[in-house]
Amino acid sequence: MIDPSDVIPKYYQLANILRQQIENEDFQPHDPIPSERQLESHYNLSRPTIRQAIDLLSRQGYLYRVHGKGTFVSPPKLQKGILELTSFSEDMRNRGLTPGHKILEFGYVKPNSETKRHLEITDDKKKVLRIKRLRFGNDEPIGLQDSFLSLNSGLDITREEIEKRGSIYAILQEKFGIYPTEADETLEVTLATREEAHLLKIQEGSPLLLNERTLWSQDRKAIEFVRILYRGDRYKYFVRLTRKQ
Amino acid sequence: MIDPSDVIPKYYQLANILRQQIENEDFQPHDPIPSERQLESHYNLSRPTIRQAIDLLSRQGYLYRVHGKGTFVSPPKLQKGILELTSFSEDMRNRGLTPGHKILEFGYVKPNSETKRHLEITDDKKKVLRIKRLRFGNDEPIGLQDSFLSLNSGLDITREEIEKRGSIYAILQEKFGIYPTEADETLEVTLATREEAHLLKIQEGSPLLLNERTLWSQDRKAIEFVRILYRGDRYKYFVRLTRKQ
DNA sequence: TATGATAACTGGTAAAGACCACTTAACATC
DNA sequence: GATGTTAAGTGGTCTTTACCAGTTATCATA
Repeated sequence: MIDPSDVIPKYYQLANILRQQIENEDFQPHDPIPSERQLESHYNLSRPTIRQAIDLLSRQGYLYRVHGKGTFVSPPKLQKGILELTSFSEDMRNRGLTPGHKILEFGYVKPNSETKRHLEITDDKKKVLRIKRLRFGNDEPIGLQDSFLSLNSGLDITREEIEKRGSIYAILQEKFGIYPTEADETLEVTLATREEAHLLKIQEGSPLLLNERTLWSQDRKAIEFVRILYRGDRYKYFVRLTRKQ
Repeated sequence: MIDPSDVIPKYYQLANILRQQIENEDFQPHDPIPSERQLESHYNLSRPTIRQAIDLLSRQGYLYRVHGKGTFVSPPKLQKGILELTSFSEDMRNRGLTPGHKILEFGYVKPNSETKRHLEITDDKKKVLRIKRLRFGNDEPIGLQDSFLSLNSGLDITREEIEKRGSIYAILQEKFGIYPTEADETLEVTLATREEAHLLKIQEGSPLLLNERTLWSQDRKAIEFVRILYRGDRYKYFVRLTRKQ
């Protein structure tokens, strides 16, 4: 069950085994899993390793512990996908829609002061990559996305890559090893200007959902500031929150 | 510095010391903190204990680790308040406004099917506590909140307690030891009905921000389903997200 | 000068053992 | 029957020790 020669750490192997058992519904919600001592002898691992695996699954929302009683399976509603940052493409696929996009603007620009503030840029000469796109779900216009990327010199994304891959985040990860790890988002209501209304095929003055996001990578550098205008009649924002700790 | 006789665990004491040093700006952003071996001899603690403290602060966003290089201080933007579930009252105070409320309805009702679904109620006889309130910031109407609480029998909240304390979450925590730990939220745009417009002192048909939330406690029981209508011209929703793990 | 090995650092994983605090059920006592 | 005690279970904390893996600067070598 646990392969000591595997490059995957033992605690991670055990976490995978337990996660699979939970997803297979070998345990029912609020059922206790075997105690740490039982797992210790069953898998022939030390207790700290067992605890490391259970820690991981607790943080991910699969299990919860009760001191003196045991460790229990969280009901399915609370499993999986806890706080995942998702791109527009991922988001659309999660909703069962086929994502699409049309690039309206692409190129390096001098950021305005608001963008500089969000991207924590102090260098006056620094340029950012602006990508303005109309976003579709099942070929219907859903949102208008205006993205400003702060990339280190040397790192570059071409228009062709965006056209082909669709998701900026996928390119950042695959090409540069940059992973979005944290984001601040705001949501508010605005009314469509004439231009926005035209692009989104709605009436001028229709209510829109404005989503602004600043994104940080795993080394805590601000990498993107993006404004997304969603059609008020076609889009519902979803988020899952957990309390500190 | 570390008091072994204290009831507070050593790893937690150390985390508090380090957090305070970070907040005092003893370290600059992206500065390395002392290595785990250095902390080990400095505080006379074992390395696992040191690591437990650093784990905690990393999860809370104060520190980040780089294998082979060291552990570094996250810039202030990313510190503190990572994913804290906040009540309306907390939210208003965070924005520098004085929260207020007026109770419009209060009492036990049979939940409709949507509410039952959100609160995961299967018992047809179960009743829920409905609290409908108009919410103010600096005495100006900001939002219309309709809350449905699923409490175990024996637990009860009175109208007077709400009037006095303001925050339902504060009562749940202080009176029953129930802590909100996880929530699903959606946000979308709607238009004010005549009644809503009247209460919020806006024009009928004005755009509103509709926030729906299902809340779970630490034992993973659904405790609240709430709909909050915010004035589109007065409210901006804020959330901080982190990637899984 | 350029290259590559090495050593000394960093955090990551793992074991074994100990004791504490909380929970529960079985038991003895009143 | 009600009450309090005890023992055995649970997870929570902590130490000591060991080795692995990534990073970096130094130094010997080509």
